[in-house]
Amino acid sequence: MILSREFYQRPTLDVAWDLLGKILVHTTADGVVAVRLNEVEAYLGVDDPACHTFRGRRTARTETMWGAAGRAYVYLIYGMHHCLNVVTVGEDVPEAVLIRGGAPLVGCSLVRRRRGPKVAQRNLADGPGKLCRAMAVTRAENGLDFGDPGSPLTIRSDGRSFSELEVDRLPRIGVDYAGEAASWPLRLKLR
DNA sequence: TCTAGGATCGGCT
DNA sequence: GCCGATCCTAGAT
Repeated sequence: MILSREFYQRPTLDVAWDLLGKILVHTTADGVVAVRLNEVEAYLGVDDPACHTFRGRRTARTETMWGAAGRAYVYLIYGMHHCLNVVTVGEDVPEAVLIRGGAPLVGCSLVRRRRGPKVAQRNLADGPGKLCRAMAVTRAENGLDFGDPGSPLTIRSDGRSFSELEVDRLPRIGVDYAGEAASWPLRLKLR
């Protein structure tokens, strides 16, 4: 079943935890791709030096983060890769969960076409940029509503759940500029 | 306007 | 392990 808007209207770390094992689905003109999420990172808003909205930064880029929970926040990084986030909590609380990786379940041939023939199976969507490429997520998808059952971009549950024993809590990647916050264990990874 | 640098990836050593 | 690609964003001037 599709996760409702209310799912996202909760503390960011709770949402991040519960996103593990869920299924991200993107429907485009080329077809449907679904991946099971196995790695996410929490970004905790105005008090988190690693977050785009640290100290209340509000710009054209980060506007989606300031809006309703359950929207897709997509941005371009290093001039060539996209990163997909899920906005959490609610209006004026600019927090989000970065989707770092997943394993393709549906549309594997389409994923292979998008990612290239030489890429190993396990590397098809095991990074934020790779996942966006595999699922054809770009800034065109910024602001899409995960909570709308009619949305091309949804997250679903197939009833599976995971215990704490199967989840590693790790430091976030690529945020060394954030000082002490770089070591906060906000990266969650399914074993 | 100008400029430094980035929530990454893939190829090369 | 190192490094270049590539361009947008944010902050400074």
